[in-house]
Amino acid sequence: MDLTKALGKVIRDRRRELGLSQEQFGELAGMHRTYVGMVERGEKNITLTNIVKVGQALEIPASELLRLAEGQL
Amino acid sequence: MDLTKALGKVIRDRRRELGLSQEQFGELAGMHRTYVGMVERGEKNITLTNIVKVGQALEIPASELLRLAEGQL
DNA sequence: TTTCGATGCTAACTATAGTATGTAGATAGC
DNA sequence: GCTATCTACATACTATAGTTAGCATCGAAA
Repeated sequence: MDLTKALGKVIRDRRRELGLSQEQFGELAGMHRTYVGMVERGEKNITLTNIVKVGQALEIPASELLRLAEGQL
Repeated sequence: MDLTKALGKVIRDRRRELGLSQEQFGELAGMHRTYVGMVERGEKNITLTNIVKVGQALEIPASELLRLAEGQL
């Protein structure tokens, strides 16, 4: 599993913990619902600014998101 | 200072610690020297895969790169 | 002061990240 | 059975990340 997929899993798990649909989460983070799905499936090579946006919506710092993702490899 | 610039500073400092020029570092990380300069100056919104590449060349995990960058905000 | 390695910067280009629409399948509740 | 919601997926588009060449500048060493 590469880091992109691992990060997607971290995001999905945390989003579900918060009880949010992809659409609700996308609205919160300022991105389209289909893009959220792609990121969660590890199909997109997300940029730093978007990692930060996702982290803010999930209330997890960007560095911690990556740390959790690295922990799954 | 935004996280993009902060990350650039972290990368530059660490690259100099290793005694590498931008060109040497670019070769090591598999990216062009001008792009390295842009990232170090915070002019580029780097993607996850490139954060990882940079981290590998600097021998610092991606999550730690971000943690160091966040610490400078 | 000349030379040289390193870096900044611009301008173009190519590749791809990110946006958006529509459709289909799955699941849960009525 | 239906109906709602959620999500996967294909597709096309737009924005921008990433590449590259060329030239200017700067500092250090000869």
